[in-house]
Amino acid sequence: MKTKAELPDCPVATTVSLIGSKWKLLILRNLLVRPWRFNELRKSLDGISQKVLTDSLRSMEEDGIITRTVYPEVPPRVEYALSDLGESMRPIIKSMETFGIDYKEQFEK
Amino acid sequence: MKTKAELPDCPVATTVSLIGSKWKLLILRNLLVRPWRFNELRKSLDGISQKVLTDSLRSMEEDGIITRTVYPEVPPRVEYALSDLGESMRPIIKSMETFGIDYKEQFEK
DNA sequence: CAGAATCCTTCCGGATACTG
DNA sequence: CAGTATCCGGAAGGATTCTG
Repeated sequence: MKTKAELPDCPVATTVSLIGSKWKLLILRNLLVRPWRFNELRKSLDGISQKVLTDSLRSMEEDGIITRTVYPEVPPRVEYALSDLGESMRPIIKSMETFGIDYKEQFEK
Repeated sequence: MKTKAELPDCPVATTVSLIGSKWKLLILRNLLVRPWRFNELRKSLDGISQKVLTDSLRSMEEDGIITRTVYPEVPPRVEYALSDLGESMRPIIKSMETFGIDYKEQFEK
């Protein structure tokens, strides 16, 4: 869990501390499109375990990047969506996407 | 070590596989300013071990992100610099920097 | 100076079982 | 459906020593 005191001086390091993990970045990539349900995310993230997905979502929620909405239905429905702060991460994912496309073009030919 | 066969379909996932670790992103941040020497990098990256720095630099070199130049002097001098491919990652770090600044503004007040 | 080589520890993430 | 609760192995990373 992040606290103000733990925030590194360098803004790049701060960002890394929030989304410097593989799965968080891929979750973010998904949520930038639309809100997702728990099992929906799990199926789309090939290889992720349920525990890691839960931990990642909780952590991102604590950091104010995503929101978690429980709809009191049976069976329960839980939707994960981006907060305004998470939405402001769009340029990061976009620049990663652009780079990834260029990289594959260069090395797959 | 990355091979073409291991490249994920999603360009974001591809990028994550290259620089999805804390230290690689911070090394990249430094090298975007100018070339750095080994011990210079080590001192600037608070808490990194020599082994992890070596491993990270080797991995980034293999992936074509950075170059390693040995100057045959005594004592030896080794300089790490960005390749063109690494340079093309600048927008990623820039967007992370921008986000980090906004984030700290929001939570430190 | 810029590492290579070891050894050792931590802890992240996977697997499994259970539940409101 | 969307989790919680354990248990566990392996790989990442830290500490130390040695060297061209």
